[in-house]
Amino acid sequence: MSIVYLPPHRTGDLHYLKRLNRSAILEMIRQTPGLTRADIATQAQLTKATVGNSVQTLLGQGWLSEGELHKSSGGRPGRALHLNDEHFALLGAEVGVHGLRLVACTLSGNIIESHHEQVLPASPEATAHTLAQLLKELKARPSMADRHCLGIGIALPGPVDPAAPVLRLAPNLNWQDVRFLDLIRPLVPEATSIWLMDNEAKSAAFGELYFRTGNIPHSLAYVSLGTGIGGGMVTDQSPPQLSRGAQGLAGEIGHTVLQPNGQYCHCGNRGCAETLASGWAIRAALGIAEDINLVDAISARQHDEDVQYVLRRAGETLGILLLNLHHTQNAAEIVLGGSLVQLGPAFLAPAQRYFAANQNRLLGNGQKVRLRILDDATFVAARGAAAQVLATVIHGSNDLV
Amino acid sequence: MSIVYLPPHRTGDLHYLKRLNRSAILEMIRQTPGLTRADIATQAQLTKATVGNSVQTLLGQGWLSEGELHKSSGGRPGRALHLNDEHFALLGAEVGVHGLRLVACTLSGNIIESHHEQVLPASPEATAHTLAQLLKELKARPSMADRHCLGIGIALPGPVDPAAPVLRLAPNLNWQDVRFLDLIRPLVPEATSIWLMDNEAKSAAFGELYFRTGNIPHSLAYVSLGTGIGGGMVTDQSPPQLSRGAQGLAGEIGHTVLQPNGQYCHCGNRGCAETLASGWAIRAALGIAEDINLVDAISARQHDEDVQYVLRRAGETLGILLLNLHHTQNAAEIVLGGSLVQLGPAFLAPAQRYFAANQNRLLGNGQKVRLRILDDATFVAARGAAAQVLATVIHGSNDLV
DNA sequence: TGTTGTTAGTTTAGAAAGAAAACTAAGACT
DNA sequence: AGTCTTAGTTTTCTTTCTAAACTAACAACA
Repeated sequence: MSIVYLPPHRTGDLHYLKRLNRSAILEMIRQTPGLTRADIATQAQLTKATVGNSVQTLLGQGWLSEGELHKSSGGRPGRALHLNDEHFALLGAEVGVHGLRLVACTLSGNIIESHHEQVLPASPEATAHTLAQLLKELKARPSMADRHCLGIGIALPGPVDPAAPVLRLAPNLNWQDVRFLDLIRPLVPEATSIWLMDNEAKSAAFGELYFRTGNIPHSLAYVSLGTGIGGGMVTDQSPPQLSRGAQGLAGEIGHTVLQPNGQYCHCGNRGCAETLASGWAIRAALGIAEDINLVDAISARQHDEDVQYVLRRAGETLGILLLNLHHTQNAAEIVLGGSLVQLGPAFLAPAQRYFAANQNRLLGNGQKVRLRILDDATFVAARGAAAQVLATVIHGSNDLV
Repeated sequence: MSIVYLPPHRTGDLHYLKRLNRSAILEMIRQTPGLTRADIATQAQLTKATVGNSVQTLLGQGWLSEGELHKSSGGRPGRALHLNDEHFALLGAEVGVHGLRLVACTLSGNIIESHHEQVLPASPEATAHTLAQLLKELKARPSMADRHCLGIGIALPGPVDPAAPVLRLAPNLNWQDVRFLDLIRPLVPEATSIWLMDNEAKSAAFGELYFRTGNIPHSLAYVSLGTGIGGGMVTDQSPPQLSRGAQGLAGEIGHTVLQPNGQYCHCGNRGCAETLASGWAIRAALGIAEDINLVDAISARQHDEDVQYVLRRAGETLGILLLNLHHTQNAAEIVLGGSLVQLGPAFLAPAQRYFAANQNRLLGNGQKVRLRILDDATFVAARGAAAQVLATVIHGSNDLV
């Protein structure tokens, strides 16, 4: 892993300061659409002059648009400021075991175009080729014609060192140490300023927090329930930061051990959560072959005793896993996604029950952490990767376009 | 919990910029003693003029001192800059089940004075009274006479909401929702600018990272092995940030569940790590009464089969706990402290073995996370609380001094 | 309908910070 | 001693933000 030591403390010049204030203003409007220049000046402790200046620039660059007038309370009404959802586009993609998912979305995170291509796992090179082709097609759609593409984010199913950047491992694709961006960048000739890749659950976690507006939770953990179990957590910094850990293993909760002398996991250790509560574990327990769609197979046998039992046990284990995550990272909100959410209450209800019953053991009846289950997690990771592109542009060190 | 939503993005004026650069310069010298003005200008991307200006101020304020000349490489030799360890003092205290611990230390973290007072658990008010008295005595020692005291940090044995600030719970002291600073502040009349309190393991974690110089690890987790099991983690931000979570429960790894239908924990749940690997658990397994010192009792019976077995089992569980922490937060270094480190290899070796054997399962033979066991953890938390005071001064929003 | 009060946003003048470049200081090498 | 090189300071200039005056737009009310 490349980042091993603490990054140096930040210094800045006047240009940096201007950049800082400009992104802060943009960020405020992003989080709270409809703010006026005066609101921003008050909240950000900047003068109206400074705010007015920056807003003018941001309007000119296509980041913001002016909206309706606020209601007057006895004075000149302020003009609402919003993100300009017409000018830019963000691209996001997810490489998964079951296919490639692509989205194009606006600054607010609204999906303009999306595509899900079912492909079998292939080599990194072949996958890059296919994805490049699909990206080109997506960019060629009419709705994308007048938009400036800020960059492309790619979510991958395994631990990623985003500094290198390299995908360290993707057991389900049988990939190892893949520099995916190096493979795909040359295949998409039109220059896009930003390319990034990250772990799928981390991208998803980031997007779920970052594209929220209004009262944005302090932190958010995303648990990705698929063939394996991944996790990502966004911490309470501003801008939000993904916790990655020293080797990119933060959030690898599928390999936390819950049964010391349990079954062997593909990682070589025994009793990992993945041997008890993952798609892989459920398949193994019910003897469902790999080439059969798990969700379909289960819904066909859903009233089967065995199926109910296996799902309940897996769900209970998931509950423990969530509680352990709660007592380790204590996110303000936990979001469950991944293909296994389609298994429904037979799997998820036991987890919810266990978590609800035990999450407040220590503090008594305080505020509860919300456990949210996504209805449709299809494009969550791809959209999250797009969110990371936006965050990189807004909070990065380059000027905004 | 008071902080529930994302903090607003930071803006700043010219004064803020100056403050930012000045703390960055101070922080650089703190992390790498002996830097010259020219080194700083190069690394921080500031001009020599700006650096020279700030350094002059910092020298004048007593933060820095000039040291020896560097070796010349064919030009004028630069002058080494160090923290001035004579001018300021930091105070730290820990309220524990077995007594009160106090330290006074320099900006570099060197302990000037310390005191360990064995007292039985008492009410918050009585404890505040005793601690205030001891603090006054510590401040009155001759070595403290010419020092300006920057503030006092207090480490407490339970989850703390540092924003309020309130100690939510300390099961071993039988305290709940205690605003300890409100109790002790009026009893120490001499105005100290900064008062803060935090969880004991978090303070310890912070201090272990913050008072390091040279190659500072990217992140650090501290596991406090005592009557219960606490944890704290410092993340890879600059300045380093403690992860607290939405309710201050981040790091409460003693209540992660490792045995779904295991023994009941004092928290009410079953199979918590604390029921398997804590001082409490070892006592219970060996039938050692609460009023007997655990470490003494064990060392008296250390060749006993039962004792060996219980310690080995507890150690194995600790190993799992550490691995789970590794796969959740992935700190660059894990430090073990607390009174139980004195139990030695009979307890700790199984944990080390399990962790070493399994920590690289996912990534293969990469860089290893270091597992460090403290020889003497007596003043670690108190010193860490002092470190937090320093960090608050350096990185806080007020001007230095 | 005009006058007054209030708040939003802009313009202008001024202060403060860092950058750039010239300058002085101090050592190594010839 | 003279030259080269690097450290650190001083001076001048540019950039950014602030402060305060100004214009704009609306409500309330006579």
